[in-house]
Amino acid sequence: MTEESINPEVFPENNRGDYSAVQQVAYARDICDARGVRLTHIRQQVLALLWENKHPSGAYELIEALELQGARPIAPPTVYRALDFLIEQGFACKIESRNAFVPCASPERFNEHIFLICDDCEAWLELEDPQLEQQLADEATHAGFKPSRRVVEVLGTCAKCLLTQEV
Amino acid sequence: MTEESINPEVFPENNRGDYSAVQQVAYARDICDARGVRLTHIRQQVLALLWENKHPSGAYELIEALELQGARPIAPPTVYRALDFLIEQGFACKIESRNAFVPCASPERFNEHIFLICDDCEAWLELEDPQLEQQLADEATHAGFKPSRRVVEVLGTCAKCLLTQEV
DNA sequence: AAGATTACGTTATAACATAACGTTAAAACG
DNA sequence: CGTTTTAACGTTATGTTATAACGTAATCTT
Repeated sequence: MTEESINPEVFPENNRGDYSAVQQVAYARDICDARGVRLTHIRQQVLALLWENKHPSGAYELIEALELQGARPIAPPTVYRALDFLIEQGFACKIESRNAFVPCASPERFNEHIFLICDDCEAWLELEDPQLEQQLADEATHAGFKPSRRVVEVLGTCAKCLLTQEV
Repeated sequence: MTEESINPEVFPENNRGDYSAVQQVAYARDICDARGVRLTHIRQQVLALLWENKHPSGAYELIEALELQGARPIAPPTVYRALDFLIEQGFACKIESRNAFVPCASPERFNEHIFLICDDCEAWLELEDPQLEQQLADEATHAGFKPSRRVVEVLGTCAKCLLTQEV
């Protein structure tokens, strides 16, 4: 445990977005320790970048940012492998409709996210809705289908941008 | 109206998947006529291919198929433009988690689809669920968000493949 | 310390998508 | 009916996203 460690209990539910990238990485580190998996340097860097960016990050955007930090050329597989790990562990999600990646506020729950993504400012919001989850699961069951992953993305305009563009 | 035209009323609700690609194209032609838009040759070809394929079609897969049909080289923009049209008109949808395209059984309703996609055999199923739609809309409204498009995709294993792989 | 495993570096290339611009074909209009 | 306008398409080039394959280094296991 490090000085920056954060007790998971401390996070108000669904509100981890209020913490800094550094804190988020520390939180992830604790979980990884507990799970016996390795949050290596590059994985930390990528996770921190995801939290720092206020919009979904493209893989090549992450590469550029990493190169600025380290002054060494970073090849795509490096960053895609880090992303794969972060997604497996629930620390990140891919926004399929954007081919971009966001950090994930609830690494305990896999695939139970709804994302609202603003077409205008690229802001995104992560929601959970157990009822909607249940309903999707029911739909699947009814079709004899065994779900492994769900993608639920709502694209549109966020509250802030609606105010601005009101004509 | 052509011989192959199909009266929309004839389709049992949500069951148009039972008709042939040719019939689907004829149906789309009628709708396009009514809407005053043009279902050109290449658009028809692409729509027919989408219906013929039993899995989501990649754009480059469509290109290859078109080249086999016409013996002329087809460049990507040609097929992407046709797909854009079909999507605009509700005759096709993009499966974002696959970067692939499927024909759409209910061109009247935009963005109100749920897709179940089998990881194993690539079969897909298109569903509608007004209640789930409503719930998603409510979530968005609650966040002050104005949705324009929804992506709901459930990945997993279909009933058929579950039987086969049961170990 | 030796062997096994996991992560990473590196090169190359595959797969997906669009910009830009010229040409053809169809629709609209007087 | 021919001219204008617009929509669709052809073509070339290029941009963007993602992965295969293979070697090296670091870490874990015993």
